[in-house]
Amino acid sequence: MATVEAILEAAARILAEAGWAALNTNLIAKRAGVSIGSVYEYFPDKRAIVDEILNRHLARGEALFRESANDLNSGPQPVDIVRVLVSGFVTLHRDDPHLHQVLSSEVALTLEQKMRVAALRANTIKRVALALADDSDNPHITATLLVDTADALSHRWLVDAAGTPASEKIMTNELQKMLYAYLTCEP
Amino acid sequence: MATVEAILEAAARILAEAGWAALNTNLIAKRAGVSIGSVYEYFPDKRAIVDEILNRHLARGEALFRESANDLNSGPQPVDIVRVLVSGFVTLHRDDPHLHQVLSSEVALTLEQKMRVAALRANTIKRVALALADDSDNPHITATLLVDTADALSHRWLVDAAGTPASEKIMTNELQKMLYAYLTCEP
DNA sequence: CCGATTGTTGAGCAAAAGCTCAGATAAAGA
DNA sequence: TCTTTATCTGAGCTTTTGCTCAACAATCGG
Repeated sequence: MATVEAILEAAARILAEAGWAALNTNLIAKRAGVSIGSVYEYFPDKRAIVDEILNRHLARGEALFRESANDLNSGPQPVDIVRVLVSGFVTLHRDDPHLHQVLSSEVALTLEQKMRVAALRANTIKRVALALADDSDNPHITATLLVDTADALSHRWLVDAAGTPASEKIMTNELQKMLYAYLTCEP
Repeated sequence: MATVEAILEAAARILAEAGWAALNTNLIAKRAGVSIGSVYEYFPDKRAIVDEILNRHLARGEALFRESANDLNSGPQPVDIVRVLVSGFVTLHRDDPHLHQVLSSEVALTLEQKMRVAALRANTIKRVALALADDSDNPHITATLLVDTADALSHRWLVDAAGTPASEKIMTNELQKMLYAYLTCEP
């Protein structure tokens, strides 16, 4: 339904531009070009609108995970693992960074949403650990470090520090160097 | 003044236990054991209470930076740099993780507060880059990666994933191994 | 003991924001 | 065209909550 999409789009834009504190249902209706009554025709309450935005974000992450998992099928080398991981998280965080920033720093997740994020992280780690089985004597710990680092740093450079786009390429390249060194170098 | 401390403590506990959405001035007054009037005797508005909590957090970070900076004075080896960095961020994130979690994921910072965080990060990177001058051909980029990684990962394991304390030692040790490998290994 | 200053109280005001509902409008079918 | 069903409208109700202020202690110098 076009009305539903307009409402979600308006809410997402308000969040991205002005933050959670500025999000109210009357403003959402005005920006969406519908009346407040229509908003409550399709969403039971204000939180449900934000939940739908969050759910779509999570769904994109889950879809990207499934795609990237295929790239790790045919006995990948460390350099492949690192490349797939970093490019995956970079892709994820490049999509609407302002909205992503507000969602992750101002909006409190429900328990269910937290569990969904945790499950996605656990699956990613498990998949990477499997690919690492031959290269590490403790694949799960190694994979945890790789995944959390790729996630956190791509988040920091693409989402938090949205004002320095010039360094994106340099930093992601350096990130790959670090992860590769961790995987291949013996002390 | 004891009243001010009681108000700040009450507000911090509400934030840590129930989150930003549950924080209202009447509840703060009740938990602090004072009347709502006294709250407004010492703070101009609700936001000022949260600001004071945030300012104290930032001040602790800045103090820790000054202390740790001394440990990097006498021509430190890579292993020392990594140890000082990781233990510093771990110390910072171990202090009241629940409160820290809410502050970083639910409370929107003012522009001034964002700038203060950015300045602290920039100073830390600059200090580490100085210590790295002999070990890297691009100290600033290398330092950025070290600092952001140590910060983000200690945050993730001590603050976000507060439910898995058993792995703290293992993961911080592994983090040090990764940063050390990045600093010392040639591809 | 007295006045003055400082600190405390909590009922209640005012603004903000989530949400409702009776009626208007449009679409579909007979 | 008429009826019915589905959708939309927005004034305003209700609740929440940040905040005020007139009255009330408590402390203290003289």
